Amino acid sequence: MSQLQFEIKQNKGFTSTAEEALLNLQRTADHIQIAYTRLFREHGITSQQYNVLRILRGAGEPLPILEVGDRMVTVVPAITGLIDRLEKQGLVRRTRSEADRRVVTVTILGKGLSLLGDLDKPIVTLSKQLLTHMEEKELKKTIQLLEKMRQHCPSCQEKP
Amino acid sequence: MSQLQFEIKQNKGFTSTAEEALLNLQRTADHIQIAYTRLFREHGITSQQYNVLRILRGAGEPLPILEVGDRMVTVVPAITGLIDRLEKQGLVRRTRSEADRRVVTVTILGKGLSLLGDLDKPIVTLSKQLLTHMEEKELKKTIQLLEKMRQHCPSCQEKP
DNA sequence: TGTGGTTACTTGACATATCAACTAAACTGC
DNA sequence: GCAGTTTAGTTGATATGTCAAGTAACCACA
Repeated sequence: MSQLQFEIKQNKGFTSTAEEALLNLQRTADHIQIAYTRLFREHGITSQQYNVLRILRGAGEPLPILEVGDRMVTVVPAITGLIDRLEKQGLVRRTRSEADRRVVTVTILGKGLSLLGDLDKPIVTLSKQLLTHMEEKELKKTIQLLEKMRQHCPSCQEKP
Repeated sequence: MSQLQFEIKQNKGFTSTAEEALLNLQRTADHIQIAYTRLFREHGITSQQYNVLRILRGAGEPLPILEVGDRMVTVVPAITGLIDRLEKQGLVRRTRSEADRRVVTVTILGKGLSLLGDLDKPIVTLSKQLLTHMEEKELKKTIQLLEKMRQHCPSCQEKP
C-alpha cells in the first residue's frame, strides 16, 4: 500500500477531489525532487544551485542578482546566500555594475559551465528513467493539466 | 508570458517531454505550496507543523516519533526539531514510552486540535479556490496521472 | 543641491532539510 | 549473561526558505 493511499485511509478520505489532487501533486513533486537531489549531490551541488547555474547558462550573459531571483521561485534574500556559496565553490563570480553601482551581476565561470556539461546527460537520463512507464501522450496531457492548474494560482500573478 | 514559458524560451526548448513534465510538476507544486504556506502562517504554524498535527489527529492516538516520520516525506532528524517547536508552542506533548524506553510518543493536545479545527474550513476553501477553474473530470485525470508518475519513482520503494 | 522616496541588495533571526555521528535501550546468539 | 547488532531518537554542521530591517546608490523635484 502506498504512503498516500495509507493516508487517505487514515484520514477517512478527502473532503474534496481538489484536496486530493493537491496532496497528490505535493507528494509526487517531493518524490521526484528527492531523485534529482541525489543526482546533484553526487556532483557537489544542490538543486537550487543547479537552478541558478542553469539560468545563467541559459541567459548566455551575466545577470543581475534580482534577475536570477525573478526566474526562480526563491525569494530575494535567499538568492544572496545561494550566490555566496556558488562563489565560494568558484562556479560563478560577482561583479559590481559600473553603470549602476547598486547592481551586482553574476557571471557563470568555466568551472560552472563544465559542471553543467557533466550533468546534462545524467539529467536527461534521469528524467526519462523516472517516466519511462508513461506514454508520450500521457506526458503531454499531464503538462497541459499542470499548466491549467497554475492558471488561477494566487502566487502566480505575473509581473507587468 | 508565464515564468515557465519564459524559461522554455530561454532554454531553447526542453530536450524531452519528460523533462518538461517534471519541471512543470515542480513549478506547480511550488506555487501551490506558497499559497498554503501563507494560510498556515496566518495561524502561526508552518506547512510541516501542520502536516504533523494532521497526522496525529488522523491517527486518533499518540504516535511514536518515527511513525510520524514514516508518514511524511521528511527525514528522521528533521522530525526531532519539528516536534521540539510544536512542543514549545504547547500543541503537542512528548512522552517516553514505559514499555520500550527508547520510544518517544507524541500526543496532540487540545490547543493543537483546536488550531486544526480552525484551519479545516479555510483549507477546504483554499483547495477549492485554487482549482475552481478545473472540472471534476480534469482533477480526477490529474490524480490518476500523478499516481502513475509516482509508480516508478526510485525514492518510492515501499517498506515491507 | 539637498531631501525624500525608490531600488538593489545584504544581513539577521528563525524554521526546515540533508547527512553523519552519537547515545541509549532492547534484542540475539553463544 | 555478556558482546555485538539493531532500533529509536537526538545532536551538529551545512544549505535553504521565510520575513523584517538595514545600507548604499540612484532619482525626482523643489
